[in-house]
Amino acid sequence: MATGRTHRPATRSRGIPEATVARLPLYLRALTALSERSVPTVSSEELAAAAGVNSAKLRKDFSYLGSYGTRGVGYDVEYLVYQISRELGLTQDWPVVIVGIGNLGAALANYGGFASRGFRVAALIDADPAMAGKPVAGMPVQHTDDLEKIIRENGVSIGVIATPAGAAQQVSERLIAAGVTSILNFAPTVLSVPDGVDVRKVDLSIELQILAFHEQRKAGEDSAAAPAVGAVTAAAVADAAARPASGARKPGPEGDVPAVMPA
Amino acid sequence: MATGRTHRPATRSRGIPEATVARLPLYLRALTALSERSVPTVSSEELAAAAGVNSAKLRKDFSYLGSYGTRGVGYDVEYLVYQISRELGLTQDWPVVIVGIGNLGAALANYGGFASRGFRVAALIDADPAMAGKPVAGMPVQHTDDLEKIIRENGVSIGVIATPAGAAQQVSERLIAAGVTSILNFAPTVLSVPDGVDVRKVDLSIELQILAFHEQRKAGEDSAAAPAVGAVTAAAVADAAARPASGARKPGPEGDVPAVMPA
DNA sequence: CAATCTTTGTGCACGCGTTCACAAAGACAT
DNA sequence: ATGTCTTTGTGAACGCGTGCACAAAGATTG
Repeated sequence: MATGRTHRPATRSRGIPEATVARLPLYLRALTALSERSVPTVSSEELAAAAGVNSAKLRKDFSYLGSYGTRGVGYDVEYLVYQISRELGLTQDWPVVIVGIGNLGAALANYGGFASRGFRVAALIDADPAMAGKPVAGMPVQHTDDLEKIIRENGVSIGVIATPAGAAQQVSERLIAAGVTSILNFAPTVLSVPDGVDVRKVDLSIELQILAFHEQRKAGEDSAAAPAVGAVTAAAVADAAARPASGARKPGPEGDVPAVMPA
Repeated sequence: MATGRTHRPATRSRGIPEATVARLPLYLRALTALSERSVPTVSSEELAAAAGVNSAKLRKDFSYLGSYGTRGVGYDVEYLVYQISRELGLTQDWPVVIVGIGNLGAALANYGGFASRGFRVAALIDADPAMAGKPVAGMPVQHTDDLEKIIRENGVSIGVIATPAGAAQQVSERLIAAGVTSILNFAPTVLSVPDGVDVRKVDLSIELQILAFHEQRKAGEDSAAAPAVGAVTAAAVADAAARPASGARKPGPEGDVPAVMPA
């Protein structure tokens, strides 16, 4: 997947491991699909396949919630949907504000997935006075000046930051000061927040770079072994040439450590 | 953070742990910022603070790349920027296609972070004939019919899927058949792909649900201890009431297992 | 050149997460 | 009722990632 984990070790919430919590939404989605098809029960094997995980892992995950299955049969779909929803806190309504209504912010505002599960976009906020009042996703954009008022009046505890990197830290501070305790950050910056505030980061650039790393590795192996199939990019050969104009490369180690791979 | 990991165990690429790879882009960003301020060297302590990680972890991460530091001094910024860039495969050019030019796809096309580090948007592809030819981010949208041709002619190995959930699996299959081996998936679906293909997932809905879980936990603790500060949402009290109309709750366990927390 | 000081690189221990493999539990057939 | 068959729930082993703490390395000063 592609969401960066910028998570404090987190106090192992009532014994439910963080890794399990991260998978619950996945199970919930698969279960909802089954529910819509009126499937009454599923085995751990089937559900695991639908969610793309190991069945043993799934069973262990569910065991943290309690014993909701029936041996020899499987899990009751409707019941499990409810239990997971409750565990995740989706039986209540979560008002959310989106700060930074640029391309991304607007896309998020229009995203259907928000409204689907207990989340409600309570307000769109932007620092640009020209944006104020302009409707985005059928909702008027409000100015940053009113941020605190909006947060308080709507009882917002989850904020989404889609501003440029430079503004993110300051926005987060204002959100937190106004009462927000969970932040989903799309800006490419490390936010520093006080204890008790959860931050999750989504960083497109980082995800691509991780893919590039594996891609390079694959290309390297290919060129070393069989000639690559289909479309292959330049490969790691011309890397010394591609070296950035680093001018004088400081005192540091001078030999080009080839430790890596003969290439 | 907010990027879901949908990663195969991955063959522990030449001994560089996956967790380390995921942090390298973070270090690179911090180093680039230092480089722009013409800072010649940094200590692991300073850099770790900038990247939001533990300094021991950072040193261990760098040790996988080689010994690029100087004891008593720190790391040479320019040199390290180059080494990490090379390790991540950013010294070469990565053409990328974005499939699905809706709100999100368009936002991604406009996102500056793409072009910044070796990534180049080679084409925008959409299934809607009405979109064809329409310029988005200064580039004409092309029709899905030409997907294979585009991939091959541009030597694309990384694809970004921003389609509705229903189309994602099929799009991924076409991308892969045409030669793509890395996919960044924004659609809320589990993609099943053959071995050798890397998939990373970005799922807004999941990230929000994880935040909601922690938020609920915090609210529960607050209401049990001190009255919550500032804006607090309804809390877990009215959850039996909020129960979905599950009709007949099947055979399963009937008692409302209160195992959770008295509330 | 010796002493001191700073900072890296890493051995080691610990804890979390994953997976295997199986006993226990229940459904179902006879 | 008894036996068989399916599937859950979990004990135990393993491996990865993290963080501590320190020795080694080099800079710097006198």
